[in-house]
Amino acid sequence: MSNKELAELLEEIAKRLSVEDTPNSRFEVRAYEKAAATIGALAEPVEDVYAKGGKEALMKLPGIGKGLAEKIGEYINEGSIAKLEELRKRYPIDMNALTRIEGLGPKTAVELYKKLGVKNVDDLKRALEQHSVRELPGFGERSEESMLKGLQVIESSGGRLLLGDALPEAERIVALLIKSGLVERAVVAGSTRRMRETVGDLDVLATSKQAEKVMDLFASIDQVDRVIVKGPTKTTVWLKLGVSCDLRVIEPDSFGAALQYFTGSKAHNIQVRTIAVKKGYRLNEYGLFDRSGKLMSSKTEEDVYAKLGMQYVPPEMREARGEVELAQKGMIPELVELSDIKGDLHTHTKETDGVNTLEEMAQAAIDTGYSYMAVTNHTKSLKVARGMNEKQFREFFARMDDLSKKLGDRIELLKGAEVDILRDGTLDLDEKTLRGMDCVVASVHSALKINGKEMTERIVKALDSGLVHILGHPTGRVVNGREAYSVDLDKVAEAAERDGVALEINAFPSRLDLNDQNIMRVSSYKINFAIDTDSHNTSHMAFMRYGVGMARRGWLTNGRILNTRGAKELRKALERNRA
DNA sequence: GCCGTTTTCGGCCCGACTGTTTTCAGTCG
Repeated sequence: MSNKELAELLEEIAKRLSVEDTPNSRFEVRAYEKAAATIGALAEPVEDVYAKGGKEALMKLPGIGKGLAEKIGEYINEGSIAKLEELRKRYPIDMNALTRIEGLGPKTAVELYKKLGVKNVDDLKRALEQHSVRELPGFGERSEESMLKGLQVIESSGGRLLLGDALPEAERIVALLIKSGLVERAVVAGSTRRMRETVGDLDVLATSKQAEKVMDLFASIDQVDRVIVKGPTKTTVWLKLGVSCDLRVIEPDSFGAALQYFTGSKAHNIQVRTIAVKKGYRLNEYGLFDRSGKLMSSKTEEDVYAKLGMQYVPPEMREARGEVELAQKGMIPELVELSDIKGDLHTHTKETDGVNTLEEMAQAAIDTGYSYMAVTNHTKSLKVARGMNEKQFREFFARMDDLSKKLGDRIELLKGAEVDILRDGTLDLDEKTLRGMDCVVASVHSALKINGKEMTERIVKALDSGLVHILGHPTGRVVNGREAYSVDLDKVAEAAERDGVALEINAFPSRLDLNDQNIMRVSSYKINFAIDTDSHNTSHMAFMRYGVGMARRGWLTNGRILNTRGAKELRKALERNRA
């Protein structure tokens, strides 16, 4: 059982309740939705929370009271929730699958079941093909067409876009809008601005006095596959890239309120707007208004938050994970920034599976403005990457010395390796070779499917060797691909604290490992983090911003990040770790 | 079903767009 599974069940209850027309149901729906969001965003497995503190611990979570704590306990103990089973009996339909179709909500799903006996996506497909949906009262040809398109989308894409694909695409669209001269400002908003690891759709916000012209332009750009909805201030298109993109155009004076609104998250905005309501105000995308409807603030996000008695909340923190309370108390941490990063501690060259030469990588690091770069090629066991043995490392390091002499003080090159943690927890190079290195990243690349206890002991043993500086991609997950290997992160963090090992925040877009949830889970340990790109060619060095985004989503300050330190201080930290 | 510098009862975020309909419910973010 995972938090995600439980969150989906709670969402299903919400959807099924929303069909009921009892006076209280819409608020009950919100309660279940909120609880689902809380569980979905929880860093620690909810089972662990329950095992440690029982229902009382669950009730400390936002939006979870007595009733929901009991239902969560019921699910953990029994594997099912009676209330959900009851609701499922009323309408035996695959609610979550059906409502994944754009434009089809719980009420429509139930209507289709009552009138046509549609229970699942296959039934719906058949009904649409037989044109029986369009005959129903309240439905028509357009509804049929829209559902068919929704079905296609589900079948063709399914997955969410990686941040590393979403952000550049959104930035290209913003650039096109600005180039047109029709807009005054255009910015990326939504989950892309919040730097979520994956993005379900893109959001772009623009200010202009010629909204309709902007909409026409947007609907006609190359990236667009087709237009989904088009109104005077809001247009949604389906991009060839395989996601939808919303463009909202607003008056320049509303920019701050609108940006706050369209950045989200939904849960964060609900909390912020609730604060507004308590003060007798009203907050929407046009501004913050007082009781009499007088505009109080709208031009900048900072001002909107300030008028609500809050500190500015960085976009990456806006996930309703406690940041609203911190902002009210003026305790928002000063998050690490991309400009704080002084170097990269995990890179590869063509000697193993990289593309570029040592010289090219060094030049790219210089061009990025770094003070240092660790070159950390793979080790001999990793045959697919042509991993290097002890002798090959010695020869490579001699070349690094030559290059270092040539480069002088333009950059400091650190000798390193990404050494494999073998199945038994030993490292894939001899101790002498590892001791001779400036920066040892240790990673698991093989036997990923062993059980959690074995994997945890394996990693802990590697850290306890005293030879490791950084644990590379600590959970091994691949975004939209491979699940994390089974490992007890608390035990790993304990070992990292004991051994002075930094945990990596791997910035490679398909890794982002640790991710924000795991960062939050382990950040209470006295450990440092290293934000590394794992670059296999020079263009990968630009991935650093995604790693910084993850760190910011995990609320980290630059003091916790190893590679925000200058070269001298970094070297000291790396040496101390091996003392 | 949750929650409390209005409250242990009575509130609970807000607006755009669509389709099918003559005034709005459903969906979305």
